[in-house]
Amino acid sequence: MGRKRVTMADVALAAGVSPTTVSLVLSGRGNELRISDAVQQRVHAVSDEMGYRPNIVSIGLSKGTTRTLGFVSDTVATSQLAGDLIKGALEAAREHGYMLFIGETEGDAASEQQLLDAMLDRQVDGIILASMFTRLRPLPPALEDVAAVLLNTLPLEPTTVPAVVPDEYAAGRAAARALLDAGHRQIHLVGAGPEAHAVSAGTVAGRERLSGIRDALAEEGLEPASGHVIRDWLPENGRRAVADLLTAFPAPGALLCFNDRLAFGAYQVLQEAGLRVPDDVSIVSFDDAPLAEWLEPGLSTFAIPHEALGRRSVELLLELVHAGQSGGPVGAPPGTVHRLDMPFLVRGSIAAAR
Amino acid sequence: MGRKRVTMADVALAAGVSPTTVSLVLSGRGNELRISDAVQQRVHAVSDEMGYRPNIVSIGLSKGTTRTLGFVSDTVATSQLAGDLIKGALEAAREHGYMLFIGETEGDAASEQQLLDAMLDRQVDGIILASMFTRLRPLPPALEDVAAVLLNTLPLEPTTVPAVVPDEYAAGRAAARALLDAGHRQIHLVGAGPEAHAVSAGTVAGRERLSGIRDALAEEGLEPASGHVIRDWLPENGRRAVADLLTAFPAPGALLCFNDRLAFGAYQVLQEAGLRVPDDVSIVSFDDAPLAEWLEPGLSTFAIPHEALGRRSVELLLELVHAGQSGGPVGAPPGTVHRLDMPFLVRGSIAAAR
DNA sequence: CGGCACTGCTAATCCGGCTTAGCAAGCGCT
DNA sequence: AGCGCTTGCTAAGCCGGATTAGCAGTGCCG
Repeated sequence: MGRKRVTMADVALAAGVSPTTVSLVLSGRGNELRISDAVQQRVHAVSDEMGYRPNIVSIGLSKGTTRTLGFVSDTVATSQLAGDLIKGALEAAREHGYMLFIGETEGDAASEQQLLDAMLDRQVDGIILASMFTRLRPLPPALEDVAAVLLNTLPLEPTTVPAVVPDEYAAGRAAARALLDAGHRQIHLVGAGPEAHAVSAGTVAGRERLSGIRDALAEEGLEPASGHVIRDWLPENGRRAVADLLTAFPAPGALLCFNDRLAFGAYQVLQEAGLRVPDDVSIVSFDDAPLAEWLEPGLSTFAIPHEALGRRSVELLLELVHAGQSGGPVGAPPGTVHRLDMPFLVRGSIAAAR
Repeated sequence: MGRKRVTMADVALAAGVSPTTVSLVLSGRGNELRISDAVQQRVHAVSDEMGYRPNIVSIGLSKGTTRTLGFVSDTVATSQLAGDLIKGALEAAREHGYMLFIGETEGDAASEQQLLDAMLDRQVDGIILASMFTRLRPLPPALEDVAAVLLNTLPLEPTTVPAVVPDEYAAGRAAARALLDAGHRQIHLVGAGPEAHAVSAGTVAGRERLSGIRDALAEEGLEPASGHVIRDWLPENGRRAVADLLTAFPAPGALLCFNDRLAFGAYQVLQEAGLRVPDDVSIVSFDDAPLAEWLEPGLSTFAIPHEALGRRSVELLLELVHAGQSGGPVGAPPGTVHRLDMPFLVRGSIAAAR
């Protein structure tokens, strides 16, 4: 510990040339600036032998770019579902030679400001502002001076900052479609509905899923057979809702649960009531929590494409960064909302209607 | 986007003093270097008004310290359980004014080397090398030149680098103790055992849990009633193991599962077999996955203290960093292994033996 | 045989802050 | 008047690399 790093000056000394020459050779401008092949080879050899690595901090100081991005989320890093969000971002960043600062605000505006400042102080090239669950939020003013992308978040007011979100509406449509295709006509919602906009406040995902579901049903001239607005989508609330449902509809043919934890609660209550999945009750859900795979039978669910979301947000951000540095063009117009497909994982929880 | 940052020179110009003076005043050395109160106040006022923030990159260049740490893991960021590991690290870092680079190696040595280099190139002050599950590993040579801490990982050979791990042995003892105290004498192991060292290779946690369990039983003159070595601790394997168990022991009084996913499999099979938790079968487990809380009845389990592990590793690392910078002393001797308590979360899965 | 272009390399400057040495003005003392 | 001390501030150099202007040496040409 504490052994000194090899600097360009060290290499220059060992190779018997000036630091300028080393810089030119290693940056590939040797031919352009007419450094002889002999010297170029010597510099490369000495540099490799000494294990020279350029100090990115120094480059950051003079060029103003650090090959570093900031990833600020409310609680995304700690969420059960969303580790893959970071994983996708991390991978995409590394593929482009960038590193990621990660920060969590816990939803606190002061923390957020502090975190953004800390990242800006470290000269990050761009910032991803992420949320654990899709939501609307105002854009912090600190983001005006830097390339930025919203992840799993939509801006409260129109802005030039692009956003990346899952396509919840399409998933809602497809979920209803899957049950309709299996011949179900009586579809009960667990978590929201049955009327339009009957969703607990603040959940963009719920609203869009419901909207997609209702539109798909409407195309067949149908309405949801029933629905329950639930504030927190937890197993115990799913249990309660489905228990209630069974008193009114002792044999519901199909359940559309607004997430996997609710579906888990449904499984528990159905099993206790002697109803079998999928023979008696078909179930479709959203999120693809790990749980979904562990249930018996496996739960068919629309996955939030966390890894793809993280990856895409980094790629968009890097596009912005490079465009900003070179003055070049950006692919999509400013403020574009990118909606990513939610893959349908078909497991054993759907059967044909009887 | 692109508005220029305020530099110290800007502040100096606006305040009508030299950059040196601004530096002295803002670093608190104004009195020491005899800057008049009037000038000091003016500098502070102008600096605040202009929203000046020092460029940490620049400081990093001259002082060699960036107030930044690296967090390199195999797959910890994406693991279901271990988001809290990062959360604890993130919080502790922020409390000390440090930021964290996060990187994932996916267990690949080349990726790891690349990631460590990328962090070292960015002049991190220290590095945490973490693992998703407790394991033994050799120390990469790149860590010799920098302050480092192992997290959830033990060095293969003696080293000066400290490590932070959960105290699995103590948890194993306490788990057995909890069942013994409830009067159980026939304790079946799901996931390992019954003999000493009967654990699938490479899992330090399993070995230490088993060791603690066997020691606690031995103190009462007991041995595990049965055991199953299981390679992957997944629900389906838990189901299979407990189904097998029930053919040999139709009424097992107590199950000690080596993690919560195995316990989940046990719940499923027991319920199908008409056995009730905890009235017919008591269950204790390890990990405190979110699942444990959602089961009916709730699963009593020993939590991996992820947040505390992350937090402690950062605190240890900062101790090393500061000791290295000031030449000062470190709390614990080099190479100390810090074992953190695994809290016992008592839910509804234990009843008195009949 | 002087002027010019070309070759091959280096000195100097900058990025933004920290650090150390040192300068000018004012004052008291002998 | 001359010396030294204190007060209040600044110039200059450094960290490690990128960039640009420019400097010797050589060969060619008129």
